Formats: sequence, C-alpha cells, structure tokens
Amino acid sequence: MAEQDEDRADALFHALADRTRRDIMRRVLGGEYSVSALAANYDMSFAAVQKHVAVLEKAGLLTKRRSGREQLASGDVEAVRSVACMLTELEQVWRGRIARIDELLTSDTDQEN
Amino acid sequence: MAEQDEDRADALFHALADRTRRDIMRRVLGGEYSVSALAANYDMSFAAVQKHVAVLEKAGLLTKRRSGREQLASGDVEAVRSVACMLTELEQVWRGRIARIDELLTSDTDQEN
DNA sequence: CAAAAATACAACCAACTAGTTGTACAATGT
DNA sequence: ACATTGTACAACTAGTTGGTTGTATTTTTG
Repeated sequence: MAEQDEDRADALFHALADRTRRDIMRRVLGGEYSVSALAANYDMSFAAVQKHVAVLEKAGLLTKRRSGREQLASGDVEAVRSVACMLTELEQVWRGRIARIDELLTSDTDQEN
Repeated sequence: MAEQDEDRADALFHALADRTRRDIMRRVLGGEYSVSALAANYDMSFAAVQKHVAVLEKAGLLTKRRSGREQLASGDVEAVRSVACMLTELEQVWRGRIARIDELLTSDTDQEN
C-alpha cells in the first residue's frame, strides 16, 4: 500500500521542485486562470507553460475545467496540505529522537539494574 | 533577494522528490548514522547512497560530522520546517481567495455605486 | 464559411539524474 | 607493516527533464 503513496510523494515534490511551477501554484491557488493567461506571465513558449500545468495536474496539485474554448486551472489546496502533512510526519520522527535523548538524561537521577 | 530563496526551494523540493532520500531523512532525523550504516539498508551501491546523502547535505537537510573514519549524518529539522513554511504560504494565498469569494457573497446585501 | 484564439500533442535537443564501476586515501585493527 | 574499513571522487551510461518548433483540433468571432 505504501508503494503508491511513495509514487504520489515523488510526483508532488517533483512538481514543486521548479520555480515556474511554484509560481503557477501561487496564481491558481488565488483564483482560476486559463492556460494562456498563465503563459502570458512567463518568458517561455506557450507549450512549455502548458507542460508545466500538465505536470501539476498529474500530481493532483491543480484541476482544469473547460469553459468555452478556455481551460481554467484552479489550485487544489488539499494536495498542498497533504505535502505539508508528510513533512510533519518527518518532524515527528525528530521529536522521537529528542524524547529519547531526554529520557536518557533523566534516567541519570534514578537507579535501576 | 528572492532569487536565492528560489534556488534553495528548488534544491529542497528536489532533494525530497526521491523516495530513497526521503527514507534517509526519516533515519537521520531519528538519530546519527554513518554513510555506510545508511547504505546497508538499500539495494544499491555505496557510491549511490553517498550521492543521495550529498544531495541532502547540499540542500541543507542534513549535516555531517567526522568521528574517526566515519562520517555521521544527522537530519536538520529546521530545514524540514522551512519547507513546511513555504507550503503554509501557499495555503495562505488560497485563504485569500476564499476570503474574496466570501466578501463578494456578503456584498450582495449592501448597496454600492 | 473563413479567420483567429485556446489548447493539445508529437518530435526533437541540451542538460541533468540516478545509477554503475573503478581508483585513491585516511583511520583503525592485528 | 599491512590488511581492512569508511569515505570521496571521477568517468561512464541510460533515462528523464525542460525547453523548443511545428501541426492538428475545437471554439469563438466576423
């Protein structure tokens, strides 16, 4: 069961590991934008921006809905939260380490065999 | 000033976009491990694991300290938190969008020119 | 219907990744 | 002294990424 989760984590982190895609996320979390409206902001071809949008969509970070001839992209905040959640789990591992160190220090005072 | 931040974000997300590296992070956040102790857990060459550790180190997600002939790696929870913080900022953009929608809905009741 | 706009997709390319093997070197154990 | 252990690094390879251009399809607009 963990195999798919890891695939999804790979896709999510990879999608966010590009500044153009993070910038697109900032925009589409704030509202709906057509692919060409997004593309107008960047100094690269329309096709390049379209591919970035496709990567974000495949990772589940945004969804598209048709409106006439435009394709409106909208950010999915739940996907962003799921990534934050993975990091929180990592933090929990660290807390466990600190707890173990504390335990060692306090066990100095009491005697055991 | 934002340029370096973006470079750092690129490095952080990219470092976490690999399941082996995420697994290494889980271990080194829990305690100190030599590179060869880490490598023993994976079905790949020592050099490959060493490269993964180097990627994590360059991104600032872990630090190494020499101890005799061993190099002990330890996870940096602050770096993990900084990534979580970036995601929180993204969430805030989304909250702004919701606030704006709410504002529009409530402005139905009061009159303006 | 014809022209324009928005999108999709394929083919191509340079750069980078993730793995490999091999070599070199410092620290430790016998 | 010498073999072993832990690490570092270079060179190579196959696959992936981020960009390009070109072509095709669908939806508006004149």
